[in-house]
Amino acid sequence: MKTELDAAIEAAVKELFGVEVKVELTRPDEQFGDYATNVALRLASKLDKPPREIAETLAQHVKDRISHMKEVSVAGPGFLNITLIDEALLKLAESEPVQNYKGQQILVEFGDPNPLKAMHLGHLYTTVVGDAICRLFEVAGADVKRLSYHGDVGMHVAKAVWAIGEQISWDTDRLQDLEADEIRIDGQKLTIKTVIGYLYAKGAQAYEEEGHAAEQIRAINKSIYAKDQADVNKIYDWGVKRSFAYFDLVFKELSVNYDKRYLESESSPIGLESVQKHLGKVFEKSEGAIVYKGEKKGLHTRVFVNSEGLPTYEAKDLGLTELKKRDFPNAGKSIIITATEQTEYFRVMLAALSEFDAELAAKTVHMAHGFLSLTSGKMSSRTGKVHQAQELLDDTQEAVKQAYPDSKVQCEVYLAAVKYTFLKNRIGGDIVFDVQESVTLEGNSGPYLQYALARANSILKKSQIPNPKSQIDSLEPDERSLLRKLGEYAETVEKAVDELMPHHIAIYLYELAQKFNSFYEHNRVIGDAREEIRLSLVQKYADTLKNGLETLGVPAPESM
RNA sequence: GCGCCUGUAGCUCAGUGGAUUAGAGCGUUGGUUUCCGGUACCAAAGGUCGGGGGUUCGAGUCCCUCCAGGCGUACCA
Repeated sequence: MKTELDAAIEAAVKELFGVEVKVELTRPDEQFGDYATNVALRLASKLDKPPREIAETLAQHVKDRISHMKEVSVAGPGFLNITLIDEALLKLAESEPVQNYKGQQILVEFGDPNPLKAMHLGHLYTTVVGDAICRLFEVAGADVKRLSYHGDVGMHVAKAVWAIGEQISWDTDRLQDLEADEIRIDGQKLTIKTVIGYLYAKGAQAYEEEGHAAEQIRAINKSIYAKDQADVNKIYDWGVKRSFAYFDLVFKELSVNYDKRYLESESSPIGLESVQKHLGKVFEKSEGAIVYKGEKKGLHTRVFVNSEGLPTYEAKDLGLTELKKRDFPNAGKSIIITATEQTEYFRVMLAALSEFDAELAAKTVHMAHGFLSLTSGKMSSRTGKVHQAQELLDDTQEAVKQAYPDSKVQCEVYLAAVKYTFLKNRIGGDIVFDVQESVTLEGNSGPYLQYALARANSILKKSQIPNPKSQIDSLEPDERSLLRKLGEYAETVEKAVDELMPHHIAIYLYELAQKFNSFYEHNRVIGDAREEIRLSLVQKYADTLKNGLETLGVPAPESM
């Protein structure tokens, strides 16, 4: 409906002044009205008339011709402030977001933890953000395919295999020891969720110290490719299997459902072939390696195939774009979500791709997000360097148990705490996670929203009126204010989809919940003379909040 | 050195080229309970929007420059 109003004002401008102008209504402070536009100011120089005069003319015209308008006033240098009739607010509150991606298939790659390595904070963040982006596309009508990509070969794998081997004295029957509920290594209490990450870190440290261990690790790396050592094969297979089993557990808990998983061992040969095929035209030899000279496009040179003839990450990623194209030839858009550190890298990779498959390169978009850190700043006790994802999840879960000891939905609450904290920030900047703040009901948190929903549900359950009808004649100020906020939902979702920024929805939901809590505090619903109308508002509010939380992937339980 | 990103209240963050007063939350100070879940609500204090120029009738927002921090910058992923 908002777009109809935009168009109506555009038409009015054209009729009055004979000028084509794009009008986008904005949401001003509530005291000024429901919508505002600065179109008169933008027209002033074009028409060579004072902006206030244009505004006055337009205001009168618009008020008379366009329905839904209760009041159109001119303010300041020439703003048009529009107050809608209550029926129009109701219509807005009932409107659905426009589906700009209807029928389009969209690929989104995100998450990407590597087997035989820890799943760390960054993986957790990128997984939640990536899933939220997917949900935005889905709300906009797209057929979304969630993809992940994992490094299943390479030195990191060898380091972990070495450390696991040492831990079990290369007796592969003892691998089952590492599947116990509680595993004690070096005085650390570990679980199947954290043991591989811990051992990887041990292997990585041993490798850095050079010496005998490093030699062995290099030998293991070769064996993994050659598959010529039974014990290495066994540990590798076990490690990959256990890693994915753990990742799947986390993804399931986060309600993230991937459609397809790609492995580096698959993309590697395809990428290599692709680079060799375009050698001389796109890529060139330099110092024994095959590189792409990004300087011709204002970028920098990157190695695609190293001097040993092995594909680097660049070539593998090139191979991955090809794999995705084979699997999903009709995809209209392919998005890759990673941390910002890879921004320049992707520019070069896509620049190279554009030279031999411009169409695919044009469809492929890299999206970068910032880094996630913890307020405590403490070093991880388990890896010594980076925090494993599981630590944040465990800590938050523990905090929820303490804060809500009697809740029957502790799992939903802790997931809301984690996800909402991630999603309320604009994607791109670094974010700081504070466990206590994420869990609290005092402030802008996931649990606050869940509580605000639970209170509304509680009212709805207690009322004797089964299907409250919305009679919107003569709303009281608090009622109107709530309805006005509800009417912003559809356009907020549209904006979030348009910019691929879920935080717009997160912030809106918080404002909505505040509006409701304030309404709740000052207005009785059950037993009041206005019960039916108020109940209908509460119902709309609960529906909107629930829908919004689900759009973000945040659980929305009935009660807490 | 070069490239990209970031810099808004003590802290964590929103902010669409315009309207007296740049907004939230936490923290601080002070209030509210014959009530549908008070884990809530109401209010106050707290800002030269990193500095300096410029464009404009108007800049947190656009341009230039400087400062500070982060990331990247050829064989890691």
